[in-house]
Amino acid sequence: MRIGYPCINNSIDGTSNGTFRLKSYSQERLIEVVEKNLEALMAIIQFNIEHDLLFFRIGSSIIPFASHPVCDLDWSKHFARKLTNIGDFIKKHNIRISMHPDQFVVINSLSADIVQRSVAELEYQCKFLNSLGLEADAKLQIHVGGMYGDKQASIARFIENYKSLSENLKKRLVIENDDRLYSVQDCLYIHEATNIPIIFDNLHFDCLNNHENMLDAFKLTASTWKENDGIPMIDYSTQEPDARVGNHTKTIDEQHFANFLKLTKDFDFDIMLEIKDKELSALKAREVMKSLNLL
DNA sequence: AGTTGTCAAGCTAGT
DNA sequence: ACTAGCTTGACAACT
Repeated sequence: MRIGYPCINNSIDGTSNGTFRLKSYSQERLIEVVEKNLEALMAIIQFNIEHDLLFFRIGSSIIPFASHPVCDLDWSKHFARKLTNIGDFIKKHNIRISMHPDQFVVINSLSADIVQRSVAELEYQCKFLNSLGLEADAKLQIHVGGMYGDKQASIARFIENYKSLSENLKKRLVIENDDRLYSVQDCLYIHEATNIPIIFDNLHFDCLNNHENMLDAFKLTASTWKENDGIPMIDYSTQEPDARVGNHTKTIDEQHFANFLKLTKDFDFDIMLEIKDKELSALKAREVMKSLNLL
């Protein structure tokens, strides 16, 4: 079981999410920003190893504009050595990696254009993980997409469009239950038709479910991960008190986390903490695990 | 140095 | 009709 956090580390200097405005695009600018992003990514991985945080989500803008027509750089070639070095470092320390294409990636969209751009974005992120030399256990997690007033038709469209994706992409793509539209049950239905693994998100489950027991839902999603996929990943968070439903908490609720671990103790999986204070909560989470003798 | 409007991209629900 | 929220700030122009 590995503990991780998404995209941002506030303890190190620099960021791996640097970008710039489309208006100011130039190949030189892109190279300059990617250079810094990769340097920061290496520093984050280093920090994570030192603190035994062995799961990390890389931000979508690690290569800004990579799926935009304006991008005229063969970045995987240009940065080949650096990417290989980072990937080797990741593999050497058995670090799990994921990426989470953002809300603009909708592969069940009614617009063929949006689907096409979504696939281009997925292909870029997939290529990034490939360029690091990571195996199929490094995943790209997305939501099912929009509902457009007809859930059955939208699920059918997801399944259809999924089938036409490259094998390369299918190897990495996983879906996550969301908090308003597509529940674990909906994801399981899609899994039946596609074999796509499901990331369980406990907070989303609390927001949207089919009145099934949480542990049962968790078990069902865990069983969708096959040998090649690695052990299941989950997203873990809790509701921010007194905030709108679905808001992620600012810092980890250690009692809730301890209870969650006790409940799921018979399973091996990697936990992504979707919590606003990032690595700080990840470090607290490790302390909780220690106190439960899980480390 | 600090503040603020804006940034490639979609969709839904709440106001 | 508009906007917050989503995994989440960062850029760039202004004071």
